[in-house]
Amino acid sequence: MTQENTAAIEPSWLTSLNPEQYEAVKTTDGALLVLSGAGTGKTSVLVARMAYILSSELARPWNCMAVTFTNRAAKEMGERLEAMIGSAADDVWFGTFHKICVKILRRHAGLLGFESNFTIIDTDDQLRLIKRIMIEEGLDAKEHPAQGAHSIIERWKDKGLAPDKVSFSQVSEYAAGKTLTIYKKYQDRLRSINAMDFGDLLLHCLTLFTKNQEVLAKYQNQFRYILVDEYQDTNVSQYLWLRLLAGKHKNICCVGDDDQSIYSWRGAEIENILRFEKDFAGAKTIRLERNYRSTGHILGAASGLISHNNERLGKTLRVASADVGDGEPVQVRGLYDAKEEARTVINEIENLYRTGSSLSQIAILVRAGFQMREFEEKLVSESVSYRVIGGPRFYERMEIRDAMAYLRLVVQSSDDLAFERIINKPKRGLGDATVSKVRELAGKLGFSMLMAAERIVETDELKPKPRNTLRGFVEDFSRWKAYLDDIPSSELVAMVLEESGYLDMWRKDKAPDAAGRVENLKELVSSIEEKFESLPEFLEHVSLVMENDESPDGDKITLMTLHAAKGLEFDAVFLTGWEEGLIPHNKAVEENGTKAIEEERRLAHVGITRARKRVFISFAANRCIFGNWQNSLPSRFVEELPSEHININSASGLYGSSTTEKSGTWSWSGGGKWKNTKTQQNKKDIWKIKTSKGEIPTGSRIFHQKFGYGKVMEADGDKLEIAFEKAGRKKIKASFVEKV
DNA sequence: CGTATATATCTTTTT
DNA sequence: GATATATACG
Repeated sequence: MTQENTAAIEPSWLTSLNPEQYEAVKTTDGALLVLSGAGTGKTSVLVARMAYILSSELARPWNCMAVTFTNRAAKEMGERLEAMIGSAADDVWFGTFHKICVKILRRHAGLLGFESNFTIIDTDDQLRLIKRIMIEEGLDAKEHPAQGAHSIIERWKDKGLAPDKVSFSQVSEYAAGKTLTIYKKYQDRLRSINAMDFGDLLLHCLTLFTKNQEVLAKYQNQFRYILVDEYQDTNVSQYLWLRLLAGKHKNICCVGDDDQSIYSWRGAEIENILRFEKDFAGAKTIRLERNYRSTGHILGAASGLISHNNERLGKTLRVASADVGDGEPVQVRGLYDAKEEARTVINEIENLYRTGSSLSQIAILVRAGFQMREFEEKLVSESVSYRVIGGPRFYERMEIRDAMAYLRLVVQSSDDLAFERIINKPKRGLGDATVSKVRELAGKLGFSMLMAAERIVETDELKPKPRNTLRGFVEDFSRWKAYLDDIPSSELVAMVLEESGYLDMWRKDKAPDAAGRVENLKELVSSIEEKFESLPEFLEHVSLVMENDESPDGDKITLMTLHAAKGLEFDAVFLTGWEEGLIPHNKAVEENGTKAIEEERRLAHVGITRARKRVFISFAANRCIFGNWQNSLPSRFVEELPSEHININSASGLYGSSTTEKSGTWSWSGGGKWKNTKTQQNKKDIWKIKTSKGEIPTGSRIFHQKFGYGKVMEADGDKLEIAFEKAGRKKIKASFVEKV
């Protein structure tokens, strides 16, 4: 077969690739690392590679696996592949690590001592359980917060360490050295309630493979080609899992960028990607460095910054096409405080908008969530429409989690966590005393709490009042269970929420957000109606797909954290709060030293490389954090930007910054310094007066953090009745709203 | 058992 | 400054 022949029949998705991309697609045998810098067409390569493998019949669809970190990425890949090769794409194993593990675990749950309908619990439940165990171990919850033990256990799980694998040297001093005991008990308890946490999904899968050779062999034979996205974000567990699965055919292709590794605090090990060539014998590395996204100045600034890192494989982004040019230098601006930063950024955005930019192509990126408030306030007062990515998520809301607990208990009586969560919601008069007695009996009999409750109501253990209430509670559940296979799940859910009194609890609640919660519960019911056949299927979806895929409706600015921005791109990007202590973040540096600085630098690098045409970097001399004012210096990353790619544009004047090209050091002019405590105090007082003073007469237009704009209809002291434009009429304290 | 006040805590958060 | 928990009281 000659080159000409092949070329002649090659489809456009192959011929449109550049030489490196093409090579990455065609190198199908053995281990391959595709080091793909930001904006170098990584997804196209992944999809083209899969399409190539399938269309040249190297393997059947079910012999291929493509594993990602987000459902969004998996979905995009699947859709693009289907567009290329049609319905054959349906049988490829697409999904997140967790999703694929669940698929495997459900088939073999028995081998691990679980039932195949195990529940997947989230952080909230994990903490409850760990806390409970710590109390049983006689540890004071105040002295040893459950979070501490939780994060140690999580890290063990990330490293692929089951309790019996944790070596003595890894046992920390935390919780009086009892963390390993806690870990063991925690795992036992999870098994007894037939539940797994996120870490377990990988950990148990690993155990399954190592203890059952025939199961491992089955999957090793099945997966002839394995594709991994965002390899720099894998943890040890995931790495071991991949190695096992690729053990037979050894065709594993990992795509990633060491310069975009920003999740070490979640257990990701950048070493995995740095070590790739040693881990997989005969591995090949292909670098994608042609950037199709940004201008020369933006790439120059990003490259210059990231070159300060030592722990990296090294690659240099360059503009893919000569037509792009250098564009505008990166704008750097020092401001007085966060208010002025917000004002300046939004002014700049208004300029862009006037010169024809679309708002949807503009993003404001922050390091930490608290920075968002300032921008939101300003955006609202200027009536610029915006959306926040990564805000509070639908399934994490209290009312949704409560509703889910009801459903979990209907599906699985053994779910004690769900039982404890809703036993007294709404208030039934079943408090700690009753719950303890049920829990005690459950422990004694080895029953679930719901089963123990069924028993205890037949005894005189409880006083008549709680006994009867509990009997009603138990009967409710057996009634709902009986309906499980008979009526559509959305109807059952509606029935449970209604009959349990949970919905009524919120309907009667006078709190301003109660109405919204009722709405959310209704939305929950209708989303089940639309999308899901069975209740268990729905429960699994919720635990695995925590994201809310907001449709990008309307022309809006995007506001989000740097972490949330990874993988996205915009024409113009505003990188805010570039101050020492914020980026690099103090807390990160305290915990992890130099390693953290490098990760923070990568975070900054991710931020810059989101932009196609324009980057604005800003920093403020003064910032109010947790209620007190702090003054700070510009981030070291500002100084690390190569001067030929940036343009320092600080307002010359009282509060601006000045820089000397020669020395390259920054200093604040007099007015920017706030060393004097008296001045700080004054500043605070002024702020207080401003917020408490505002008298709001009826008829005025106001703004509320949660409900948006509204009109004051009636005033009763500090309580206002407000007709919101979107959220309806609500009674709100005057201090919660702002006059506009 | 439920409610009202006090106090600690506050980085990021793909699943 | 705002929020979620822990304690004291009714």
